[in-house]
Amino acid sequence: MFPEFTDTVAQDSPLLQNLNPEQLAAVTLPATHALILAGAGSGKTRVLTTRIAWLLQTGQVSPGGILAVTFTNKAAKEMLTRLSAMLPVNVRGMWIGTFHGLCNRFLRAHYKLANLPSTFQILDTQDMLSAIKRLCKQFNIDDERFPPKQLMWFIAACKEDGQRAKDVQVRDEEGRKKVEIYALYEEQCQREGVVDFGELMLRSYELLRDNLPVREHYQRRFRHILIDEFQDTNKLQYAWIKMLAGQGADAAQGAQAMPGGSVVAVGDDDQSIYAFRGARVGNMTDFVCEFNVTHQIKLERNYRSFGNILDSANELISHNSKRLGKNLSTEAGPGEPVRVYESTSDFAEAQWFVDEVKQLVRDGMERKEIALLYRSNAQSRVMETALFNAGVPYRVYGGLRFFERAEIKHALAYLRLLENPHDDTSFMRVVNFPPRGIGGRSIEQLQDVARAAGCSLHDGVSAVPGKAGANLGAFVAKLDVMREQTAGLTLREIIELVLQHSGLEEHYKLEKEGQDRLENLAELVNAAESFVSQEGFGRDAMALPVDELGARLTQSPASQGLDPSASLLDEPLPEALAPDAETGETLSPLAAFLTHAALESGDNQAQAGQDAVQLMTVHSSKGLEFDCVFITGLEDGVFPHENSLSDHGGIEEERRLMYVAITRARKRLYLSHSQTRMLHGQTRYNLRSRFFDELPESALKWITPKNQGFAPGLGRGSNAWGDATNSGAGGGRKDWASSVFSSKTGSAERFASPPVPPQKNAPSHGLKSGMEVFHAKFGEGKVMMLEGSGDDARAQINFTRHGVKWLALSVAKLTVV
DNA sequence: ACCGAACCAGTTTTT
DNA sequence: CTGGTTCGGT
Repeated sequence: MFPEFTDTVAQDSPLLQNLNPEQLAAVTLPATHALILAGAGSGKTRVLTTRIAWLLQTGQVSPGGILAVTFTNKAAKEMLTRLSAMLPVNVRGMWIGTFHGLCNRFLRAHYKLANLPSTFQILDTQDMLSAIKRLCKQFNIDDERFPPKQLMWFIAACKEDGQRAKDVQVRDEEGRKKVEIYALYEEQCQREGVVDFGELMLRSYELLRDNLPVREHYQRRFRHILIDEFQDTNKLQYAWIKMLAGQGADAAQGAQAMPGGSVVAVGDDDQSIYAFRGARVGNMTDFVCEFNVTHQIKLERNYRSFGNILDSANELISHNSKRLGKNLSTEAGPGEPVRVYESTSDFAEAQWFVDEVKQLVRDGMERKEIALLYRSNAQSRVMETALFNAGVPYRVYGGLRFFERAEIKHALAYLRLLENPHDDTSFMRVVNFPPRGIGGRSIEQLQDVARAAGCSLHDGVSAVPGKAGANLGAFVAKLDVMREQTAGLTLREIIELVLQHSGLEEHYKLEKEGQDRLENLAELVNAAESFVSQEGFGRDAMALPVDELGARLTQSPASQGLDPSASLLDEPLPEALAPDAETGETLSPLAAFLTHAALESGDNQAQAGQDAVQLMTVHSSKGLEFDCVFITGLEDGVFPHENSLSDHGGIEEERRLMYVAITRARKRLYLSHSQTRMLHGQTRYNLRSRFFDELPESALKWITPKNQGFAPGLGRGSNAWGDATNSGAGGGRKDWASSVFSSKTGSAERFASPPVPPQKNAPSHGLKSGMEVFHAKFGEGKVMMLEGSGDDARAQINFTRHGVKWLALSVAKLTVV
């Protein structure tokens, strides 16, 4: 197959040089099922890509026999890039991509069998939500009782669990109603020819499950299945893999299943941080059992971080109970200690951060090698302000991505309508944008008509009478004209024409603030242009060679008990499956681009190239690494997040999150927490994160003295509110402090921890009883009593509006009036 | 149709 | 406090 390589002896291959023994073992595993536990920074991606290259190079498999799945486009792209650098072989025929990308390819290839139109469009989260809102309005669903967002989560969760509406167990009336809406939503999507992300997966899974020839074909074809970030797979994704690997229904029933390919799952249970969106770490142990995994390899050598950083990570994660067990090690030496800083306020924390960054930059560190990590996006604000005021370039990850911007979505909606006029979501989005006199009244009329006729909005237009009908008719006519005019044009020309004729361009030109949006629209044209020019790459990866399926199709007898209409015999080779087939048909560039836009939401910021400090949530830092990392806001309630404290396993996931954060750092790591923090317009008094107690003291260096300014007398369990919790402060509002301390996890033992001796150099608070003071939350009050000294000091204060409270003076911010 | 006021929610996120 | 959404008045 690859003559130039056939002589190469596997073990001598340059590919295998510089691999450590475990990596080498993983790369050269025999064709069996295997689980690779790959710790952070252990060269996971390298192992994965090298294995693929090795398999190909040694002629064990042809490109068409490879299936490699990732979660993100970035990871998939990385794999392709590295692979093509390793092997002078094109990636044609290999299935390397994201779960959703591959499912999309699969469904495009078998759209008829999947009961989809060839032009089916993909709904992103926004689209899905608006589709549900539309549905709710149409069926008069009480959106107080059934908020569209919740319905969306419900439906997505059902699909992630592989459940159709009919499969969902209903317990109560509310559940019954939700399932009913789920079913209606399904119907609507089917009618409109659209699929959401979950549907891409579920539909693919069902097609494999229900269609024997198709299943057997793919089982036979994919000799080597490799899965990245296996700990993040959900139930459905795991089932999908089982099906492809021939370990699904057939195997369970003991039937003569086509022996499937080898499955190599790569993952790290300690980095499982997506349980909240359906990921099941349990898939790892299930995999070992259900696939009879005999080969397990741990990659524990870390090539990223120094010893103190790894020790911290190891020690922290050892506090988790449910682990497969793994310890990172390095030969790099201990390196610098992990620096810990405590500030009095979030503003002070930000200021400290900025000063520290400036110093680091002066010392020669590149700004892009400095990352600021936080638990939630809201925390970025103070930091941004401080960086901005100091004139330090920075870049924030997260937020709106390119293809999610309103003007881009508008343009895409027009383009989608050219492809599929029945896409009501897109229709609704632009029917009156730019404004063309079609108001709510007209839309309602149209919706009624369309519902009565059971047709799409597009087809219902002709039945709307009067002026409304005329306006709508004009809109549809415009779409139809554009469709005709764009026939045969290049993608670039199509988009340019649509931008003009839809009136979008004109609209934003006239708008005061429209300049940015115009630029984005121009950027859309660029994106399309570069998509087309890269298409060779994309197309190769996308296209399947006409392979044995073609041959099998001609033999595949209709006698297999299939519905004749579903028979592969009657199925013309779908274009994506046979791009070079005699039909000469391929997915149109426009359709391909729309798919691309839906599946890859694009980068978020343009400032990418600049040497800027990187700001992001811990979640989005996964997979990245930096010389220097700051983890900020390390306070109980912030990180670990308050919402995680109550639910089962929540704290363990938070701990894994912290583990991920720590292991991002190569050389230097800072941890910081603040006594007070502004949140939701109120100052909150937070305790230092419990995670500090789980780090090895020997690896840490406290820049600010440990315990200082931290209600030390009462130990970590000190309630910063004094006894505010008991005196019913907070009124009707949900009181964070009480919610934390009344929960089981706010352990009583922490309250009871013995007092430590007062600090020697404790600052005096300068309060005397009788003084009038002011508190950010409780307002004005009078000091009644004082107790303890130094950081242990507490004051009893009679607040005018909130009554008598005890406050820990080291934490509570009081001003003498 | 458009704008301002009132209102409300407010972890983490990829596809 | 803030941003996003909805509602109601012109």
